[in-house]
Order: sequence, then C-alpha cells, then structure tokens
Amino acid sequence: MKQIRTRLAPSPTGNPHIGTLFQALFDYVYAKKKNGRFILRIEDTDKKREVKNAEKSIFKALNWLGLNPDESTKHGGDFGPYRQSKRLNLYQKYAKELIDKGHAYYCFCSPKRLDKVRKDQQKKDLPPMYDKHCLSLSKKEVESKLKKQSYVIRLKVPQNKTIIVNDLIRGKIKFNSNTVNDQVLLKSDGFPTYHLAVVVDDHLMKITHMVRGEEWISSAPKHVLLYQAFNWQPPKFIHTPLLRNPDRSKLSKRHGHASVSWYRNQGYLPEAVINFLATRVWNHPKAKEIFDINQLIKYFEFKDMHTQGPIADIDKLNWINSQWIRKLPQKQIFNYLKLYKPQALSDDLLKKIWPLINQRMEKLSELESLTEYFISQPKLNLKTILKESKMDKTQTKEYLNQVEEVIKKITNWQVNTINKALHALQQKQKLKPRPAFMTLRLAITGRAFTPPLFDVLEVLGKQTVIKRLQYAQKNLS
RNA sequence: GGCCCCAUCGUCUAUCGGCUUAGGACACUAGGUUUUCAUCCUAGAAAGCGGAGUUCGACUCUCCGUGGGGUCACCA
Repeated sequence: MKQIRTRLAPSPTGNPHIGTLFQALFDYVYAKKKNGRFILRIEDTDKKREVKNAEKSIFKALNWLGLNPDESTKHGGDFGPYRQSKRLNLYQKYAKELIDKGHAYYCFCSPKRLDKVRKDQQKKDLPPMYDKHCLSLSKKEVESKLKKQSYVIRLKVPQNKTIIVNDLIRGKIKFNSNTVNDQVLLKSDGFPTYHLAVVVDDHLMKITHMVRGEEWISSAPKHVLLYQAFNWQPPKFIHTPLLRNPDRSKLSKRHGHASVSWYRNQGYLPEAVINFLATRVWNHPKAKEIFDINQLIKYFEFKDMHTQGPIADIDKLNWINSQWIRKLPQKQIFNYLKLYKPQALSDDLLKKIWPLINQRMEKLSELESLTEYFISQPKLNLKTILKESKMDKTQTKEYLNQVEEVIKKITNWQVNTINKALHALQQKQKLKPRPAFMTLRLAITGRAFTPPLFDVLEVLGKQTVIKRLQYAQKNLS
C-alpha cells in the first residue's frame, strides 16, 4: 500500500499564524494515523516578503504543539531539499517542459502594459485577467526577444473546458476554464510562483494528501491543469475552512488572536490549543469535549471534517484550557508554568499553593496575580475593609488585635486548629461569619476573592499572618 | 463586479428523510453548595435564512433567491 505523506508548506514571512498550525494539526494527525510521514517544506519563493528568523519560529511553534515533522530542512529526508529556493533548477526544468509540450508560453509584457490591460478590464467591469497577448507571438519573435528581454513563463489555460477540482471534504468543484487566468509560473527573476512550485514539489515529494486553507480553492484549477499537463497523478485535495474573527472575516492579526505566540504568551496549554483547533472543525464520535491528540489520531477521518468557517471563540478556548489545567498531572503543568512564574515564587511555595489556585485558573498567565499576596505584603483598601467589617475604625482595629492574640496562642498551625480558634473568637465577639472572615481576608490578602481563608493562612504561616495583622492595625490608626 | 465556498440556539455543533416537544457543549440568567471568589450541582432562556419543488413525510435531497466568507499579482 502507498505510504501516506502529508505536508505543511508555510512561507517564512513573519510570526507563524495559528491557521498554519491548524493545517499542520491535520497533516500531522493523518500521517500518524496512517503510519505515514509528515513533511515540512519551506516556501521561500518571494524574496521580498521573507522575514529573518521566520523559519525558526515555524519550527518552534510546531514543536510547542508537538507537531514535529518527519522530514524538513532540519530533520532531513529523502526528498530534499526542503527549501524551495534550493530547488530553482527543478522549477526551471519543468517550466521548460511545459513550454515544449505546449502547456505554457513565454511572456514579455511589461508591468506597465499589464497594469493598463487590467485597468481597462476593470473599467469595462470585466474580471482582470491576462489577455494572452504574448501567446500569439511567432516562434521567431519569441527567440529574438528571449535574447534581449526578460521574460516570464505563463500557464496556457485551454478555452471552454470544465476543470474539476476533486476535494475530499467538499466533493467536486467545477470551474469554467475561461475564468482561469494564464497565471505566471516562472517569474522574471527565475523563481517559480507558488502555483508551479507547489505542484512540482508535491509531486516530487510524493505527497498523497494536500491540506490547505479554503483561500486556495480559487487557484486550485490551475494546479489541476498543471497535473494534467505533466500527466501526473494529483494528491487528494483537502481545503479546510478558514478560522474566523468574531465578525466572520478571515482570522487576522488586526483582531488579535492570530499569531501562535499570542496563545503561548496568554498561557494556553498545547493540549488545550490542539483540543480547541480540532473541535473547530471536527467532533469526537462520543461527543467528548475534552480529548487529546491520541484520541484525534484514533478517530479522525477527513470525511468527518466540517466545511463551515468557524469563529475562533476565545470563551470556549478558555474553558478548554481550564479543563486541561485541572486534568494534566501536576508535574507536567509545573513544567509549562515555568514560563509564567514570577521570580519571587519558589518551587516549594508554588507546590503548596497550587491545590488552592488551580481551580481558579483559566490561563497560566494568571499565575502572578493569583499568587502575589502569598509572596509579599499586599496593598490594603481600608474603605473596603471597613465596609465589610460593618464596624468603625477603632472596633475593626480592636477586632484585628484580638485575632492577633488568638493566633499567637495557636501552637499547632493547621487549617482545622486555625478554623476552630477563629470561629470561637467570631462567636465570642458575636460577629456574623461574613464580616468576621471577610475583614480578615481583606486585611491579610488585600483582596476579596481568594481561596478558602484558613487554607491561605496555613500556607502564609503564623509569623507572616501576625505581621500582616499588625500592618493592618497600623494602617487603621 | 466575475468565479468559488458556506448556511441548525449569541458561539461550536448532533440529527446522515420518519426514532425530536430539534439533543449536547461554551457563554448567559436564576437557584443550591461555599465565611468570599472559583469549582461543583440543579434549573432556565436560546436555533433549522426565505421561497418553490421532490416525497406519504424534509432541518436533512434539488433549484432559485438572500446572507456571510474567500479569491481575482512576476504574494503565498
């Protein structure tokens, strides 16, 4: 049986887009499922748009999600080079072959003329397309021009033909060839355009399943034409829907959440991001909401992939992330947590606090705000303290002083002994639980929302609690 | 504008012609648990874009509208 080979073919033009990883996920999963190979090919045929270190970021992003390729510029493989700028001779060779077979032609039109043609067409409300001007050049004319002029090679699109793009999840998509442009295949600088390069490389690299975004559907007929011209068997086409902004436009940087680094910085777990991306276009057969990549590998089939463009709903991601924070073993979470840990927070302290805060955490980036009052004396809001205590300044101060005395007498510093002692005081003082304990919470932690008070006290330690009570009293006088 | 893709609660979806008073999840609202917040539990509100057709029967099939999206480069 033929080996399944999938590929991701990003351009090194900036921070990796989450949509790229979205594609990679299905490449990776399907390859793993079928015991195939997942290939990463760098499509660096546009020198102008290339960004330094972009290639590195792609590897980093893939590695973060655990979607490492089997073959790439870094991992090697039998079908290299895996960088298109290293394959220029191949594209040139195949472009010539197309000319010889009559499926492509030289074009010498200047950018100026092309611009004029385009503008005229737009004026007449016609779709802008190359007017095949150079197609009518005689062999002689071509030969003489080749000697002194720069040229491009264009695809010769046949007239009045129906081109069928067979998409694995969308079925047959029909195009009238008259609506397909005579696309440039080889640029005047000798570099191929995407259209030539992608077909040549996917064929040479023996790609069996080509996953890419829906935005490519409209150029797919050109690729079909090329496969026919070369007489090559095309791979299976899978055009995934596009991730959307809340306004339904294509997910973009303008709206935030587009770059992979954003997700990492926010403190989303790789497991959660994968879970999230997968569920945008696919449902677990047992209707599970939370599942890992192995489940995906086990159950995923392209035929079950949706075609509707989903909004990348951050609320849902947050929920999925919070589920994974609770689900993953502590060891693994702590490993991820390193990135977000403030210096002052020791490993030991974190270990103690974790059971108290992990039910309250949605994103790992919240670690600092959830733990800061365990580390240092928080700012106090006297107004809020007095409001909650329902007593005046002196009474509140006196209460805190009594708490201090009670606490000083506790010998066995544990949740239940603290609990007993402070409840006894609360009853003796004839205070209602809420003012009694809320006042304490505010005086000691500086905030109204914390884990259970006595647990917090236990972790803080007797001495710190006493210090904070004294600090609060000082503030109240 | 041409071409193409898509169309069930606010969002993601189940339903693959009858099993459905259209089910679930997130978000939202209310209540319970909790000294607070969160968790957890319970309940609630919330949807088949419109019109023709096919059929005994349509959310599900076909067509036409409508709406949203993508694409029209010597960029990918």
